[in-house]
Amino acid sequence: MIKMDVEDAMRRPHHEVVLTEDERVDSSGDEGSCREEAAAAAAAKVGSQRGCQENDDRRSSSPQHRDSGKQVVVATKKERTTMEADAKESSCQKEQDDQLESARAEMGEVRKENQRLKIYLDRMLKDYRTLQVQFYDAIQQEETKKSTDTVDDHQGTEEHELVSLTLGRISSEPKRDGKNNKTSSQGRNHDEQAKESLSLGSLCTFEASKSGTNETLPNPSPENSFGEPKEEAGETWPPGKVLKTMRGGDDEVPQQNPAKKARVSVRARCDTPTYCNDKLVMPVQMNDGCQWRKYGQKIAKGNPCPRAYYRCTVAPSCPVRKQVQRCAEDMSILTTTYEGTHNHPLPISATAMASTTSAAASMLLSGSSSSPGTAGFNSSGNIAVDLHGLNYYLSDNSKSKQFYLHNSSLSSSSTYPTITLDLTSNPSSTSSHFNRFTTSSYRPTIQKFASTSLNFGSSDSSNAMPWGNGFLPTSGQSHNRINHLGALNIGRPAMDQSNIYDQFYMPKINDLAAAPSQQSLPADAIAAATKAITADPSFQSVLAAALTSIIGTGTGSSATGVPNLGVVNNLFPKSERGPVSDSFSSSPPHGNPCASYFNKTTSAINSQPAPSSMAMFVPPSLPFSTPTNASASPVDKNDRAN
DNA sequence: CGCGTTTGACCGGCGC
DNA sequence: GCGCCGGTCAAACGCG
Repeated sequence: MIKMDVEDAMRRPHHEVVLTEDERVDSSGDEGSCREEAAAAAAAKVGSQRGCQENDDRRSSSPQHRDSGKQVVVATKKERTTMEADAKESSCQKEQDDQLESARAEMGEVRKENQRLKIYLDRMLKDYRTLQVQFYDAIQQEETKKSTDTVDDHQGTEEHELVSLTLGRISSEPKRDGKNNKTSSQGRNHDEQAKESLSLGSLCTFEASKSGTNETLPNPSPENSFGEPKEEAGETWPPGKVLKTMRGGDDEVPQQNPAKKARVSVRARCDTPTYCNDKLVMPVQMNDGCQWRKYGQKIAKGNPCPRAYYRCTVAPSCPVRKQVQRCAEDMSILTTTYEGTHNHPLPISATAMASTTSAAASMLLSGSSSSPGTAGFNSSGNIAVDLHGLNYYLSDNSKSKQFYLHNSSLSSSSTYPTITLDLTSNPSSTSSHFNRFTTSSYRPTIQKFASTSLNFGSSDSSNAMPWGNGFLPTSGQSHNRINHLGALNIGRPAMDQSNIYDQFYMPKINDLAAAPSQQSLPADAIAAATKAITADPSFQSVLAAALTSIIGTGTGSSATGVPNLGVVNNLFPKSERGPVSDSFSSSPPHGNPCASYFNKTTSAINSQPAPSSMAMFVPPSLPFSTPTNASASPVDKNDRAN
């Protein structure tokens, strides 16, 4: 309103004043009626009430009065009054004019200012782009130079550092890098290829998170705080055909070299499908909060267990795939490999896993780029983080993210850089102290790419589950406190309560609180850990993600940190809760505990009341996964020759 | 009947 | 060039 009034006033000729109805009446009345008094009063009124506004009619009426030969005295008085009013009006008009002028001037100034700012902004953007291009050019040149000069130089710490920088950067020109990598990769050794791929993967990750965030992925879910979505890098999993189809349908991020994508492999124990109250309980690994659809199954070479292929069905265009397979050496170990980046919002229950894998991948990427060949690592840049008891095996070399690696990165023969999160128990990793540097399990003959292993395993097979460790005090106290933990018996329904399924331990908060640092770490270890954590954002991320996955995203946790069963329920879609299948038993059918043998498992967790002393709990987002809607083809039945 | 799984076929990459 | 192998497709099938 005010604005309109002002603008209207500006548009209006200064002499044009709108009168109120009463004023008009008064003015018109002056004409010919000789009501001088009324006219004078009207003039006075207008002058006083409307300030400086002028009334032409009224003005013109005054002369009329003078010309009409009225009494001189009266005329003089009136004339005086009129003149005073006129003077008043003119001064007020001037004021108004000034105000309008000043307002106009101000508006003009503002407009000019806006123009200037726009220009500045444009300039800044231009400069930014220019610098960005120059920066990438420089890096590209540097990388090309090094790759050609030092083909066999694995020890090039500087190079790694450089790559590391590359990894961390946000690229607006991934294509360029990809191109470069592609063209320069020939003739290089595996390490270099790995590094290359890592770089690629990093870029992919960025791109993925970027696209995901901006487009469909709002999922900046917590996990996205790590950047993204789940299984990071290499958002374009499917090479070949799928690639084609995906390209056709969705506006996927431009394909990088499809052969070089990071994968995150999660190893966890999952001995058997379990029962609860006559219902099958989906094995922990079966659930990572996402929805998956099985699209294939194959017998992979060297492993009698079939490998099941799943794709994320949360969003039709989601490129994320995962493979689930039993470990040949130990059928109780289930390996889930994620690849790709979700381009959609994830359920809260899935964010932790996503964060974990994403962070792990990031760690892999950055880790691989850090000084391979230095003491404590292998050239592959393996990373080992034993979250069990927050045991991070850090290298003294703060630059590196190398920690002890207990066993192995198991990615075999993969053409992808793979990071392995080992959630299985591992006797060899029982050490609750730092400073254990071991040679990596890197097996160059097997792996094309560096593999990274994050050992989340517990030192004791009986308390292998990571979430048990997650309730640790953050001060670095150790957590092998199964003895203090409430145990959770999720599976094994009919199984005797005394025989608690070792994978479902959950600490009792009270116990944890009451028994603080029984296995406190050495101060130097803590210092080392702190140092490493603070020095390495990637590690921070992976740690945070891991803890998140362990503790939960908060939604499902009570104030005490005990996950809410409601969340658990959410983890198991209705479709997953079906009747008990004959295919399942407490032991793998026909001795073939492979990939999909627990398909169609059901979740009885929902209905299973938690024991008073033992929380019935499944981590909100277990880092294990198998399709939530995993099909359950008994392996014996499904195994098919390739 | 719809949806998800199963599974034989197919494709492409890689090594010999 | 051939065969192996991993990965995917898609028709058939089964279940609710």
